[in-house]
Amino acid sequence: MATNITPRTKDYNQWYLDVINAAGMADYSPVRGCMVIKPHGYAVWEGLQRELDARFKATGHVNAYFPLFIPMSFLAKEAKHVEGFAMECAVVTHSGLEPDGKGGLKPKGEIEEPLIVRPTSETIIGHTYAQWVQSWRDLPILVNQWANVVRWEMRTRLFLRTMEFLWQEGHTAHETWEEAEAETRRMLDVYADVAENVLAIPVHRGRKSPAERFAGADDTYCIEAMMQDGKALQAGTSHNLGQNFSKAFDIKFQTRDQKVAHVWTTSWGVSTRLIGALIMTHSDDDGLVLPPKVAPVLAAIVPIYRKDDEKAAVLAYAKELLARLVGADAVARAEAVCGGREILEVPYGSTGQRVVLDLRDGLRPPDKFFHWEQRGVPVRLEVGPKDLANRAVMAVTRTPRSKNVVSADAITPAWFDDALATAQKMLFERAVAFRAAQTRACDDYAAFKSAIEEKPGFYAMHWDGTKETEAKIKEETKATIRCIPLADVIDGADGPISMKTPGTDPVSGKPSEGRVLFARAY
RNA sequence: CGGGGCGUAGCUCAGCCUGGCUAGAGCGUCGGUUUUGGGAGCCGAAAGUCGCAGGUUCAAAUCCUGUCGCCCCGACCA
Repeated sequence: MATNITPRTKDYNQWYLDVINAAGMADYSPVRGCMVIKPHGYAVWEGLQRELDARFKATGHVNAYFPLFIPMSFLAKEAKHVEGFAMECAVVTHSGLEPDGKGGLKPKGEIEEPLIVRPTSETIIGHTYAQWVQSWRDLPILVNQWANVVRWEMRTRLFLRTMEFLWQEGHTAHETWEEAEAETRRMLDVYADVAENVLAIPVHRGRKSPAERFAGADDTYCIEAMMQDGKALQAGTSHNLGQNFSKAFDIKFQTRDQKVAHVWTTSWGVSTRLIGALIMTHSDDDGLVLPPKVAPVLAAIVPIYRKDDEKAAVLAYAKELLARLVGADAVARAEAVCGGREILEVPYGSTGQRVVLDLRDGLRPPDKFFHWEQRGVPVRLEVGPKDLANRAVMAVTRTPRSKNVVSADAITPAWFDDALATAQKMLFERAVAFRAAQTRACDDYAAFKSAIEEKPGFYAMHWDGTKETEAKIKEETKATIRCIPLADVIDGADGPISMKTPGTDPVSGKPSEGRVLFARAY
């Protein structure tokens, strides 16, 4: 039906880009690998921020802000960290500009110590925490920051991998390893909660193999999601950094028993990449599909009329329906704010999400239907003369796809909330079922090689725990260990798969403690 | 960073191979008109430094060199 969106089966990558474009989520920028996040895309991010931030606060964290620029020397202090990030750092070497004599400009003064633009903030925060921490009474430190970071990527993709992206990074410091480990796991659970209950994206909680670990971490936990093309996507990570950074930055404290010790730190982050995950999990060939909890526009009311007398009556009726959902006061306030704008936007509840009345004159009803549909609006109310005559309305839901005539009296916040809750639930259940259908146990390496090609998805295989085997599989199949799941059992296409039962690595023939999830990944 | 493809109106593209009138089409936009329950019809109008910079030539969207950006594959990737 949509003429501006390439079907998934024809070209999945193009479909992804088309959906973003049709939904007005983002634009390319003049700078390679960077993007402009448009209002509709940013509103989704704001929804995510709202949900995440509330959970961070509820688990005792506070927000702060650390600098964009980091002295180059800081990065060198933690060996693994510099190894992992050196190649993707943007480096500031000059200050000021001067004419280049050819009508353009060139950098002017070279600065003494080059600055790097943060690719992540462990180092500068480590430096700061060393000053903040004196005694065990100063611990724990539970700080989060909302920020942008820059990583000089070779190949970029809107939302999934851009050179600059928005994220939050939590950085905590603790007295003991146990506390740091508990924090790492607690925030992993927060991420899984938001992914599943807000974004309706089912995720596997697990640990990364040593090869996939964060540069500088003792242990990296992650949530892994499955996209509609069968590729896995790392949706969030939580790291137990041990004492690596506290030793590098000398974050010491006086312990309860009068000794001096290094603190134990953690860090954890999710980024605008989650928006990419959201798009690729739920959207279809008709455009964006958003779970109601983060949909910036929850419902669009589209009036249908021919003549002026009809128009006046239909619009009055449409506003009455709008008021039934959001309240007459809210409509009046919105009209005052919107002024002459053709789309009347009224807040629904306190989340910043909105119900809109599409008053645009230039577009005919079908154009408006497509417009809101492609932007992932969960509910649409079509209101025309027939409905007015019957005191009814055509209620159209994106998930499930349905069109029903509903009486005007039935249009209530309770009805609306129910429709939204149904969509939220269905999206999650559908994604859970899809993921299970893409998940299989495999005990034969030759079979795995062809299966990963023909039926991309998660493959639960035994692994001997060595990096040699992992590297061989990656080399030969492009599949990597996405995670070592925490769960004992996960659902697969052929029923539950026991992950913790010992077995044999199909590649090396060596014994394995349990299964791990392999997949090709974004 | 290596290989391939692309860059011409807001969008999608034709024209380039084989240089030559005033650079075209469809969609969209604007005005008018009839329309309006899943992407309407007719009439008229506006809109492009041909990505950018050099070079060759009497003449460059077209040929050459460089450069920037986008897409795909590879390498790389918390």
